[in-house]
Amino acid sequence: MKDDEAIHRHRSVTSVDVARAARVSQATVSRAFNSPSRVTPDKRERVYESASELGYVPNAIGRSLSLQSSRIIAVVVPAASEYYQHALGALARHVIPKDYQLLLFESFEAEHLEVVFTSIPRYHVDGVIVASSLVPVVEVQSLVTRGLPVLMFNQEVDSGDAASVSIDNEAGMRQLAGHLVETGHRSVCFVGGMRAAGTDRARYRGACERLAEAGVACRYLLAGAYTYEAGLAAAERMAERDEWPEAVMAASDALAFGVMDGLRERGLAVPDDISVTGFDGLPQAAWNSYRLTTIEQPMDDLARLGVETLVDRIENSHSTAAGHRRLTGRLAMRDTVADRR
Amino acid sequence: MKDDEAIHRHRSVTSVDVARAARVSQATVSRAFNSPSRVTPDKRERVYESASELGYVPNAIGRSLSLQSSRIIAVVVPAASEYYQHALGALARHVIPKDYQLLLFESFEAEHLEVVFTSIPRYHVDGVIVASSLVPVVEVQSLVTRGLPVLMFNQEVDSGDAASVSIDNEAGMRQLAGHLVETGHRSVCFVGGMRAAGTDRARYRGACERLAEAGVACRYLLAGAYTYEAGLAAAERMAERDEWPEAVMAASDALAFGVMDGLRERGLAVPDDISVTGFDGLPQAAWNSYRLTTIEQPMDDLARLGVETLVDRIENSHSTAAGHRRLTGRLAMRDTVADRR
DNA sequence: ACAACGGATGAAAGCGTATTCATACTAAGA
DNA sequence: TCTTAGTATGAATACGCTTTCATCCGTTGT
Repeated sequence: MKDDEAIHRHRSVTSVDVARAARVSQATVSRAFNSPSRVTPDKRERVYESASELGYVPNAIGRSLSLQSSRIIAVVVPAASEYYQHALGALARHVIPKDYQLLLFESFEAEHLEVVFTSIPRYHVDGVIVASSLVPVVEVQSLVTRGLPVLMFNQEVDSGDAASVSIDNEAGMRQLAGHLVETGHRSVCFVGGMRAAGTDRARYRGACERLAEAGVACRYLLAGAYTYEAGLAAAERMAERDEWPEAVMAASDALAFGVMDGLRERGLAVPDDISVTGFDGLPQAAWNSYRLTTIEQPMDDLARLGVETLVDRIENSHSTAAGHRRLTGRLAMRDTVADRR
Repeated sequence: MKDDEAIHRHRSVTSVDVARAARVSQATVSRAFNSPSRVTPDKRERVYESASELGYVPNAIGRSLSLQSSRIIAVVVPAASEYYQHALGALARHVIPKDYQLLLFESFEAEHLEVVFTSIPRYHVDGVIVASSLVPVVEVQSLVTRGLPVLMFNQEVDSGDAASVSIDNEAGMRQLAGHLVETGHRSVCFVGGMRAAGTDRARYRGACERLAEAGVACRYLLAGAYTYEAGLAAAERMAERDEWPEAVMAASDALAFGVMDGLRERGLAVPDDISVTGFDGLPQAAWNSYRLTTIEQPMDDLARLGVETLVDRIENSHSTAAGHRRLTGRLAMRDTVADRR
């Protein structure tokens, strides 16, 4: 019984072991894997053979330490949010072909955020993606001054030297509002998620301005969160008012679903009695039970562009690429807006 | 202009820099942070002061190399799946207090999986969480033989030495089937997702057995995926048959939503014409538009237990803790099952 | 045939940290 | 006062890798 292996916490196979087995130097093993052309075919073969016999895999940690680069990107994301879950998935997919890995930092608690941001630099990640609507700019700035490439995902804030990728929230809401105006709506209630979120303000602004142009009133109702439950509660609060608006513009799809179900609960038909619009283009918006008219974020494009931008900044420190990219969302007209003309 | 700093790719502050500034040795700096009691208060203070002045944060990579442990856990997850997104969020939350980080490995493509599994050992993670229904056991086994603690999340397979946490899928479906039997349903169609998934088989078995006990027929319809669209398509396929079953048991909530909308599209009322059940307990199952009767997975408990089990195995190599934990789901009776007695 | 060159290779240094080892020192005990 | 135990500290080493540097080849050009 080889208790040496059985008891000890598995000392893993290193390039030195492979070198010994292949009767070459450790340096040659490294070269065989990283620049094969610099090693004669026979030795190269010997190295590969010994490596696979011993089950050698290069240790990324040693590699990182030596290269001063980990090929890891930190991503700060509130894992509870539907929208950001999709974003995370898209980012994860687009990071693969670039040969980076994502190190996850959950940002669900505001108090926890400081800890999160101070612990990111520890890992010597090559870059950071901040996909979270409530991140203190100062924290982000501290990363930037550390020389870390940072990408703000879904945030239009022009926070210093951080790159950003988002859709044009204001323009999106303008489109939606324009659609409501054109279909003859004369009163609108905007249901916001969180006042502090930059996206919320931009979206409200877009709605307000476009509606004002048409002389349509727009009141703001704060739901308090971007969740179904908050939307439901918002509908309840609306019910307490004197009269219903002709349309509800929710700041996000999740809110819109809640609002719709809340309205239906009270016997109101969408869109016959009240029109509802969302924002984001979650998969559920296309489901038959909702068929929500909304702005679809081109999530795949956003993720691709975001990853490209960040990777460019990482690998090309004197990158000339534009730091702030803003795509336009697509107005998905479905069945929650009636024609009231 | 300090172009030295401006041009060079930010060489980060190391413990040596702090040592120099505080006029102590590098070893003392390390001790000041890791075992403060072993350093005299005055020097300790000097170290802390210099550290914060210079903006020093310990480099986790150097630390990992030295300690032979990274405090990082790899998690393999299909980021596109609703269910696993929730699981990921729960895992992320429970890993924080244990002071580990999650390194994300996307598993959306089956062909890509081999690459994923061979690249995991590179990162010298302390453990691996496999949360994905379609992972080849052989790949997992290769990690285990490498001495890596592995946790299978939501998989009951007794694959060698890997720990596992899941709910009792068979028992859950039995409960659901029992509920249908008790409410007088005489014919059932089970809509499965993927035959290859272990959970699918267990759930089908649970349904079949319980229904057979009551002499109720149960046919299996393969949807092909665990998605809304697949559920929708399944409903379409059912419509092509001679007659409708009295109840549809979907293998997952996502499927159930699709099935429900597919049925409604054809003018059938749920549950009056056909009862529908789901499985998993996604948030949407509680939404007013569905109010789906389903088995709720105690996601938080699963994640907590999973993380505890894995961390125990990591930190306690001779852990005696049971490797396979199976919780029971909760039958959430909502409004998609009619009483046909 | 000899110098000059270029390619393959091994030795060694360095990446940042934790820890062992040796040493200087302090305090306690006789 | 002298020994002894114990503590604080710095020097040195190890972790696994990449890369520079130096060395030793074999080739080519004259």
